Amino acid sequence: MTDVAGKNFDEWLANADMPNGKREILKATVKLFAEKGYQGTSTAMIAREAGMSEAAIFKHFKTKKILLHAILQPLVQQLLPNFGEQFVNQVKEHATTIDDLIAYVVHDRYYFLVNNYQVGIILLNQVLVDTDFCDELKQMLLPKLVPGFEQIQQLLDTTENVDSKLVPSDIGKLVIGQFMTHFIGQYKLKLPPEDPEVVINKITTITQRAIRKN
Amino acid sequence: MTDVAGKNFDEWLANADMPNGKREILKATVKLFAEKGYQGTSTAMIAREAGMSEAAIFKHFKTKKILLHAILQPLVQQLLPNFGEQFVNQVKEHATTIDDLIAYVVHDRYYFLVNNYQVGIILLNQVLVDTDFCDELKQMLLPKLVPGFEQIQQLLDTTENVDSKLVPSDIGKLVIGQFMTHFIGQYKLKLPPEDPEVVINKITTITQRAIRKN
DNA sequence: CCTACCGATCGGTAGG
DNA sequence: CCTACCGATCGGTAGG
Repeated sequence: MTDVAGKNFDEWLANADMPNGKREILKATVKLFAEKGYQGTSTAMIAREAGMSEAAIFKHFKTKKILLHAILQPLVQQLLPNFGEQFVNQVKEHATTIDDLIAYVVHDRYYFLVNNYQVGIILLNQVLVDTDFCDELKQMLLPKLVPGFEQIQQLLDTTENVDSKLVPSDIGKLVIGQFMTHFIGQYKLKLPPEDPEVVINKITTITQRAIRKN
Repeated sequence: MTDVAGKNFDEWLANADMPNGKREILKATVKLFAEKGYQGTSTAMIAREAGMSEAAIFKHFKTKKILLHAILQPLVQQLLPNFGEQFVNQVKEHATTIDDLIAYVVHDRYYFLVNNYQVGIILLNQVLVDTDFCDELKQMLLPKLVPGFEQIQQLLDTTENVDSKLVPSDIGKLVIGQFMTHFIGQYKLKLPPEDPEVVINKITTITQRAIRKN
């Protein structure tokens, strides 16, 4: 449980092979998209935030939409799949229990979202307002989720006292839902800050108890 | 458990005392805001959807922002507080157990969101992109939630085998999170339709088990 | 003088 | 990386 969350967006950005100007544009864009949304951000705002002209932005990114995809691509195509492999290996190699797996995933994804909450907010926002993006996202993520779900199902099948009505996607939705309310509460509604380890512990135990039969 | 969800937006709209044109504008606006977001919807789109001119819209609503508030106001100011009173009365009068309360609230709010999911999506969207709206929302909702939370805390204190680390807001976040993943999955990601009673049952039992001590 | 609306166009700004 | 612009569309308003 030492490898927390793998790569994050800032790290990916710092190490990516690109001109510094392009990097600054992406940094400014992530900040503004997460704060005001894609539609609520103008290229003029991005230019001001990045300290350059609008023309300089369109030099690197032909359209605003391409800029959006450049931000979401590393999240959707690299970071989630990396997790998928880690995840399957974690199950296969260590033959952990379902409770250990839940503890690992919650811990791992919590710190992943702490490091990538801006891009996560942008993703959620886009899901809410862009039908085409939803379709693309489904086509990209669903195949990647299948192996993980199969592993979870096997673990559920070989565990005592499991609620047989629950399928892996239910557990996924449960964890994602708790992350959404937590991070929206913290970063958007500015609710009183909570201690990370306490939050991780609560989400973990809640999820572990949720799968048990009465 | 017969009174499902009280008023919904369509019902409120149909019975509200206003010119028919104004009603049509609100109906069209809710549809488009829920589909494309506030920023992604132009007054021209609303006019086309409502079958009238843009000037007719501005006759009734001076600005697009006022149109947004006219939609969210009944949700935030009337519908949630109605629930708050119902909720406290449910606890006080019937002296229900915490499990009964969870079952009632999940059932009630599920059908509430089925009837009001469009306005709910608009609200969530606005939380993600509008900082000022978040502040207003907090100031309006937090005071309304306090009595309900106090009732829950009392029930938790007088119930056996309760996880003492959990506070009422944790339970609220847990339920809201499950609703968010469910309704976003159904209406935005277009995941395979699920049977309402099965979903209600899953969310209810998960929440009931989540509050128990190990 | 009211309502419910229209066709046309305003000053500014969007993405490019 | 800049100045100087474009076709179009934005939210909002004019007279009737």
